[in-house]
Amino acid sequence: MKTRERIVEQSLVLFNAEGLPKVSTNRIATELEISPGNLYYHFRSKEQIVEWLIRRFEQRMAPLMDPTIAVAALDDWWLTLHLGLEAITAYRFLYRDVDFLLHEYPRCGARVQHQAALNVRTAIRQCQQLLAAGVLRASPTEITALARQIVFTATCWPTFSRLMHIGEGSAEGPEHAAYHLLALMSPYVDGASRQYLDYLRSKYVR
Amino acid sequence: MKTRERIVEQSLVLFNAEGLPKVSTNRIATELEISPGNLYYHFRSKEQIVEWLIRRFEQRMAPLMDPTIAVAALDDWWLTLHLGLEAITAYRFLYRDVDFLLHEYPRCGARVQHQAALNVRTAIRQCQQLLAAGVLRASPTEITALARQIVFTATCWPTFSRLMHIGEGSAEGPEHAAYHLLALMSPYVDGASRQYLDYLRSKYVR
DNA sequence: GTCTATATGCGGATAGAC
DNA sequence: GTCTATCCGCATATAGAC
Repeated sequence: MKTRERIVEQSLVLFNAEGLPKVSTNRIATELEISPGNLYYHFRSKEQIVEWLIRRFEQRMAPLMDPTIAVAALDDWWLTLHLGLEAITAYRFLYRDVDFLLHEYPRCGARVQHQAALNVRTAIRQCQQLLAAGVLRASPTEITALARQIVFTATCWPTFSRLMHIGEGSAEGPEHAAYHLLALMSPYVDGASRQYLDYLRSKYVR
Repeated sequence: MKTRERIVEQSLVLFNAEGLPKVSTNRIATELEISPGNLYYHFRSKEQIVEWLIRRFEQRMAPLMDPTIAVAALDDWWLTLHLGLEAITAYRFLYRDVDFLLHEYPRCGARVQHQAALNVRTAIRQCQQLLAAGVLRASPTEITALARQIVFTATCWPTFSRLMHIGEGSAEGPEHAAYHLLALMSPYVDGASRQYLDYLRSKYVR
């Protein structure tokens, strides 16, 4: 593997594990057993590493945002949502120190903001499709609020999870967020779909 | 006003406005037109300022956590919740950079964690009381999930709000969180109580 | 491409005069 | 109580040899 790729990969691991502000460029270099100067040969700045990671994140999210993909049943909805949740988990450092990212790396911050906006729009569209399919029962305002809450939970739950429990590992996986995402959706669904939702939820019980 | 008090007050303003990590002790001193040395005469460390602020926050939250206070109607519930929301807003810097607080000032982090745990327990108890009063219709698991989501929203929504919209002012007030808190509760309430909830919610429409 | 050495700046914190 | 001056350490980033 090329040094450049190794830097990106190792940065992602460290950023996710300890947070973007806590991981210095020196630290990344040391961990890879290369010199700081070498790292700066491949990347002009720390921000550039982050930009590269954001690019990869965007590429992973893009197919999930595709408006031509139809969501006709809870199954489709959950699959897409779960893939999104996994992507967010894989790049969770982006949502871990939102303020830092927004103020320290404005370019990166703007792109993450843009991605979040896309997520909300996608969530709204999917809910509307589920409404049209008769799976969901909700008013337009309820749908908007629900979609926002879904994205809110998908992106910010790990932070809350860290606040609730000291155990570091608890906030790593997408399971907690998944559970509460299903809980959010649950009241607006009934009949057979509701049973399917409850079944899904039972798989995430702690 | 004594210098010590001025330091605490100014720190709160700056922390809320720009975030705990971004505001240096030198900055606080400059803003107050005192010397850094003077600041360190009154507080041994930056952490001690934060600890003092947390103490004030805890004192403000304590009466709302009192288990002897009965919540018999949505009115009571909303009043308590709204007071809590205002307290959290007044000390929002505590939840703005959770990771930083947790890792940089472990003592402070532990106290905020403890407060969050209290909040959840209180939320659960209140929901159970509303259930007993016939205002709420929900299963035990739903109540636990709902209570968690309430605290999650009350504490983390401002972060998400900042992520969604560049306009700085949008995340300052408790209105957005209030709106979504009511939206969370809404599906589990019906009849006259539901109408009251919708009425409350209409007051927070953007 | 990779290294060593270093510039530069900032933040937290202390010493000692007044 | 308040000031000036300063120490220390760390983080980003660069210069120039190999």
